[in-house]
Amino acid sequence: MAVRVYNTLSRQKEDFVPTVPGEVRMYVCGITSYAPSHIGHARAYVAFDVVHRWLKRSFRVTYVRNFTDVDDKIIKAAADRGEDPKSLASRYAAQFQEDMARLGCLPPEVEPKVTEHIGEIVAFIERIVARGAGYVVDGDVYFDVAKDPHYGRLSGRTIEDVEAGARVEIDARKRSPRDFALWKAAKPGEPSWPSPWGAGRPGWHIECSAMAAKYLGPVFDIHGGGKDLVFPHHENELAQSCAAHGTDQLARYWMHNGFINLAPEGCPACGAMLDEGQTVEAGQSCGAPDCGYVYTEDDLKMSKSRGNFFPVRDVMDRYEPEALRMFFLNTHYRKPIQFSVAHLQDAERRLDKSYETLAGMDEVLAPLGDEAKRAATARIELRGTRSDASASKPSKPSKPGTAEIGAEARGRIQEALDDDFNTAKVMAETAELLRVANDVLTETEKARFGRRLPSDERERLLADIREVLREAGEVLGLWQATPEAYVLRRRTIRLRARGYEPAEIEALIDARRRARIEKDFGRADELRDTLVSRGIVLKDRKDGTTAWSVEEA
RNA sequence: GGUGCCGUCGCCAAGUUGGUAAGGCAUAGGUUUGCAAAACCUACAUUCACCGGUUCGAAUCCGGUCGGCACCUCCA
Repeated sequence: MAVRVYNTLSRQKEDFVPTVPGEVRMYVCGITSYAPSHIGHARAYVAFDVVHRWLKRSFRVTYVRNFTDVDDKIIKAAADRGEDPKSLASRYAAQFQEDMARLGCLPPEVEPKVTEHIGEIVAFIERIVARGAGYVVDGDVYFDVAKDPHYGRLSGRTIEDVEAGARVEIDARKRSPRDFALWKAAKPGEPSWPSPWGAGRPGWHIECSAMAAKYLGPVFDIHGGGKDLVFPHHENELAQSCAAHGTDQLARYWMHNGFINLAPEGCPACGAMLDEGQTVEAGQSCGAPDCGYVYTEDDLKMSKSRGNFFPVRDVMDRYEPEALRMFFLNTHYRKPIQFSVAHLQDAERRLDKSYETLAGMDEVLAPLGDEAKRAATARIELRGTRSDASASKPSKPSKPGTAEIGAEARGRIQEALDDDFNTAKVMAETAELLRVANDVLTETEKARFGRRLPSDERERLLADIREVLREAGEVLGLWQATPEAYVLRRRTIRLRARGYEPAEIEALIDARRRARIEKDFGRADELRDTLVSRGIVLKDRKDGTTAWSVEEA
C-alpha cells in the first residue's frame, strides 16, 4: 500500500510517487488578504495541513503557500478606507496567520508574498512572451490561450465551452475572450512596478506560477486549493507555467478541497426549511413534528446569510477552535460541508469528551513514568507508506486481544490516511479507541474482554491506546493540548460565561461531599440540585472524589 | 446554455479499481450508582433517491429518470 491521492487532472486516485524519492514539494494557493478570513479558508487550510503533516512523517516536505497582496479587491478595500493597500494587505495577512495558528495549522515552509516577488514575476512573463505565448497590448500583457493545445484539461472544459459560457465583457484588444492578463498596465493611483511593458502590476494567476517556480522548480508534486480554483485559476496557471518552462506538466497531482456551505435558513436540529420570507426569533421553537428545537440567538446569527465572509475568528471566539477543526476533519476533504451551529456544538461535545478520557488515561499512566510510554512507542509506529517502502498487508478487522488493539488500530489509521487522507475514517477509529479506553478506565471492560484485566495488562493497553491517539492527534492536529489543561480551561470558560466563580462552586461541591460522608443524602441531593440548576454536572467517582463539568450556557 | 460534483439509518458521515453497509449524535432497554451524572453493554439500514442493464455477485460498473449543489465573474 502506498499513499494514494485523488488527482483532479485524471479524476481518479493515483499512487503517490514524488518526482524526487523521499521529497515532496507542494504548493497550495493562499489567500488574497483584503478581509478577515472566513470558515471556507479555514476548511481548506486545515485539509492541506493534514496533508502536510501526514507526508512529513515519511518525506522531506516543502510546503509553499502564498499571500496575494496586490489585487483589485485589495486596492478597492484600501481606497474605501483611505488606507494604503500594502498595509491593509499585510495586516490581513498577519491576521490570517494568527487564525491559522489558532486552528492548529502548522506554518508552511515558505509563505511568499506577491509584492516581494515582482522581479521574478516580470522575468516569468518575459519568458512566456519570448516563447510566443504572450502578447502585449497598450502596456497589458495577455496569455494567448490558443498556443496551448492542452488548454482545458484540468477543468474538463474545451476551449469552445469557455468561449460559449464567457460572461466576461469582451475586450476587443484580446485575441480571444479566454485570454487572460499576465500583467496589467497601471491605472492612476494604483500601486505599480516598472516593467519592460511600462508601469503596472501582476495579473491574477501569474504570481502562483512564478513563486511556485522559484521555490519548487518547474515541475513539482502537489498543487492544491479550493475546488473553485480549478477554473480559471489553476487551468491558467498550468497553461502559463508550461508555456514558460516548455514542459507539459506543472504539478503531478492536483488536489482540491470541497466547499463549506452556510446553514440554510432552517432548523439547525431537524433541518426543516423555513418558508420563503418566513423568519424565526430566538426562543421560538421549530414547527416540524417531533422536533420542537428552540432557536437560539446564535442560530439566527449563524443562519443569516452573511455571504462568504463569515469570519473564522468570530467562530473561534465563540466555539473551541479545535472543535471547528474536528468538525472539518469529520468529513472527507473533497466533500462539501454544511456549516451549522448544531454540528459545531456536536463537535465541541465530542472534543470535550475525548479530552476527558485522555485526562483519565494520563492520570493512570503518569505514575508509570516514561518507560511505559517508551515501550508503547516501540510497539506503535504511525507513518505514511512510502511508495518505495515494502508493502504491508492491510489489516483485517478481527477480535483482537489487548495486545493487538493498539497496533491494529494504528494499521487501520495508517491505511485511512494513505487512502487520500481519509480523516473521517481516522475519526471513527479514534472513537473506537476512546471507547475501549473508557471501558478500562471505568473498570467495565469485562463485557468486552470476557474478564477483568489485571492491572499490568490494563496499563499496557492504556499506554498503547494513548500512544496511537497521540500519534493520530499529531497528524490530525488534534489533542495537542495537555488534557488536564484543556479540561480546566473549558470549565473556566463556561463558568465565566455563566458568571460563577470556581471557588463558590468548589465550596458547594465540598459541602455536598461532607454531607455524603455523613450519609445526609437529603442535604447532598439538595446541594446537587442547586449545582445542577447552575449548569454544573457532577460525576461521583469510585474513589469518593467528584469530578465536575459545566454545561454550555 | 456549457462543465463538474453529489443523493447511504431520524440527523451528521465513511465505504464507489464489485464480494455482501465504519463511526458520531439522537432513541430504547440494561450494567453501574445511596440517588444521579458520566462511562460501558445491547438494540437500531436484508439496504444504499428511483427505474432498467451488465455480473455468480453492485451502494460501488453502464444507461435513463427525479432531486440537490458548485463552477463558467472575484472566491478556499
